[in-house]
Parts: sequence; C-alpha cells; structure tokens
Amino acid sequence: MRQGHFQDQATGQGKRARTRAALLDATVAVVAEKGMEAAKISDITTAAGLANGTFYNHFTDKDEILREAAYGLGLEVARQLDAEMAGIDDAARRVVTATSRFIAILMIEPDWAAVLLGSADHLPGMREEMFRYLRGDIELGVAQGRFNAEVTAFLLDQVAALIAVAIRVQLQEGADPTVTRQVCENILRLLGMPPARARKAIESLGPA
Amino acid sequence: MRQGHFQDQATGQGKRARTRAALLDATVAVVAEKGMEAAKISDITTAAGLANGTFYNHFTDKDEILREAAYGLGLEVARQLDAEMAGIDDAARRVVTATSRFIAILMIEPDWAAVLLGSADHLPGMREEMFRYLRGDIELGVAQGRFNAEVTAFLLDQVAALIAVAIRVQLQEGADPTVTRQVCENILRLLGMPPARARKAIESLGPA
DNA sequence: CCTGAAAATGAGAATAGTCTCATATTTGAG
DNA sequence: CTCAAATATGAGACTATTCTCATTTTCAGG
Repeated sequence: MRQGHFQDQATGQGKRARTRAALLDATVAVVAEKGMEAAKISDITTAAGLANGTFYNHFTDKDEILREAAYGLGLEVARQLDAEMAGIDDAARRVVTATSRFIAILMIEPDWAAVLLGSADHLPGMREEMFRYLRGDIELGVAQGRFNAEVTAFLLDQVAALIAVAIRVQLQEGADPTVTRQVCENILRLLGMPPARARKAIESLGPA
Repeated sequence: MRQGHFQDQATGQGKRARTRAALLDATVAVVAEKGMEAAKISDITTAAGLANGTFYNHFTDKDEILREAAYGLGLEVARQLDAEMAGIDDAARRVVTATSRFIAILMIEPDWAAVLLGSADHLPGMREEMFRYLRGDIELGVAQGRFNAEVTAFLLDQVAALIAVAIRVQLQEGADPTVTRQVCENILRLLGMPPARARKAIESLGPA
C-alpha cells in the first residue's frame, strides 16, 4: 500500500502514532474498495499489515476509526481549499472555484471521496462543518445581488446533493471536466442566477 | 402490524401468496425502521409473525426480497402517478406535478420511502425505470422551449438527487409543503427556467 | 548492549446472523 | 370430512466477525 495521508503526518512521531496512522490509512483504502458498511475490522488490520488485536489497542470500534478518518481527511481538504480560495471576492466565482477544486482534490485522491461521502451521510457534525464554507459564500452572493435565493438548511442540502452526485459519477466513470462544469452551472442556476449568467460565470473554468 | 400493500394485493389468493406478501410487507417495515443494510432476515420473519425458516420457503436471500419489495412499491407508485398525470400537457407543470405528487405519496406511506430511496441507490434497474418518466417530461419541456438544458444521464441524476433530498428531509422532520414547493422550484431552475418563471410555475401547488 | 515499559500478537471465546432439514401443522380439493 | 400435498416450524449446524488477553516482541533511555 502506498503511504497515505495519515502516515505522512505521523512520520517522525512515536510508534503509537505511526501504527495509528497506518490503521487510518488502511481504513481509507478499505472503505474506498468495499464501502463503509462492508468494511470489516479484519480487513483494516490486514490492509495495514498488522494483527487483528492491534486494532483494539488504538480504537474501540469501527465507528470511532471511521469518524477519525473522515475528520482527518476533511481537515486536510479544508486546508487545501482555504489556500486556493484566498483572494477571490466574487461570490459566483467563489462557489464555482470551491466546487470545482473540491471535486478536483477528490479526483486526485479518489479513496478520500468514499470516506467523505459516507461520513457526510452518517455524521451530522461532518455535514455541518462542510456547510459552513458553502453557506458563507452563498450568503455573500445574496448580499452582492448575484444570487436570488433564500439561504436555508434545505438549500444547502440541495447544493450538497448536486456536488455529491458529481463526485459519485466521476468516481464511477472517471474524472470528466464536463461533469464538473455542468454541476457548477447547475448550482448557480439553483442559486437563482439566470441561465445565461450562469453559463458566463463558469467560463473561468476554461473553454468547454 | 397494519396490513400492508402486498397483503392487500394478496387477499383472496392462496396461502403461499399470502405468506409471501406478509414477508414483503414486513420487509418494508423493517427497512423503514433500521435501513436496508441493517435489516436482518430474522427481523423480517419476526415482524411478519412467522418462523425463521419460513423465509427460505419463499426467497433465497435478502437481496431477492429487497428487490421484489422495491419493485412492487415502485409499480404501485407509478400506477398512482400515471393516473394523476393524465391530461397535463405543459412540461413545467408535468414536472412539478410528478415531483410533488411523488413526494406526497411517500409522505402518506413513509415506509415506502426508505425502500425506494435505498433501491434507487443500489439497484440500477430501478433507477432507470424511475428515470423514464422524468426524461420524457424534461425532453418535452425542451421541445416546448420551456426548459433550457441538455438532457443527459447526469442531468437526470442531478434532478433525482434534489428529489431524494426533499424526501429525506421530510422523512426526518415531517411533511412540509414549503420543502416540496422549494424542490420543485429548484428543479425548474436547474432545467433552465429563469427564476421568475420558475416561481410562477409552482403556483399551481397553491399559495405559499 | 541491557532492561523495563509500551506495543503487537494471534489463538480462541463470545456473539451474531444465515441457512438446513426432519418434523408438525395446515390447507383445500374431492 | 378426509387425506395427500403444501406449507410452516424452530432447533441447531454453520459461517462470519468482533473482541479479549496471556504471551511475545519491539523500543528507547541508560
């Protein structure tokens, strides 16, 4: 197994932290391959090259390691996104950039996608965390007069669902810039931009 | 347990059909309560008031009964929808009616929702079936010049995702006409109607 | 090197669910 | 009402997975 994100972070730390990281990376790989429900603890320890019992030296159950893995990946994605978003002022552009870069990151690390999609479904806290960014940009757009929508929890759920579909499709059928452009355009339409404007706003993603 | 859809259908038929129906209804109830993955065969037989072994007189495994239950409910929902859609010609109105009535049916039979949502995720055939209707109405709208969108599989996935979210939210938080209006409006926006027109088109659902 | 503390090990006990089958019960056609 | 066929039963064999813990191995500071 290629060295994963958690092991990268743990190099130089004590043995405990390194084994823990190996388990977290193995979890990501196993979840990507078999899905969250079907991932067995023995799959994880096997993938990590450790004995079964070792799992219980570090985590109490599957839920705990899943939560930690999702949280760690979420943190890393947020870190990368934050860097790329700095200095973009127009709300439409912020939404388009955040969406397309988010998808791009998950296409580089497809294993992360399964964990994050699964955790968004099952861990309410994770969901809220992801929404904080989105909500801010959408509210900005409403204030700027670029969007025409009431910013409710339901609207955020709807936007998130569109993004989730775009990720699932590209996980199955391979990265496809057309899909990413399309979902960005659809989100802008949802947020109340007229179709012509929405089309215009996604041109920053490069020529079709 | 209240008599379910499958038992209604099987009254007057032979014992075999009636027991089968009891198992299918029990499956719907159990899936609604615990979810598809967590539903055990013993949960189903217990809910049906039958012995464990009886299951295997009628189905070979859990997947088979889940497929049959989803298919049966899908058929019934399609039957009800078909009746309500007859004679509506305007595509925007067709989409709004289909969406809102679909949601309304699942709010009357919330147990059905869990089965249909789950099966849409896991059974590709079911998904295609549901999409046939949707695709027809969207293509009609494009032909009528009411919609402005390219009708791709991805677009259908996006629309379906919006509807799925609206159902999930109302399953959790109770039926809420505002949510249904909102999802209809969002779908029309997604399909390329300008925001003002989309608002106009959902007025057929009654005053806000 | 030593050496004690920390960590890993893996055999097997515990738990959970599926599936079989010899037997008991029910059904409905005659 | 009778009885052979159809159906239901549920104990327990089987399979799969989790979780424990006495033992072994590794590690890092002296």
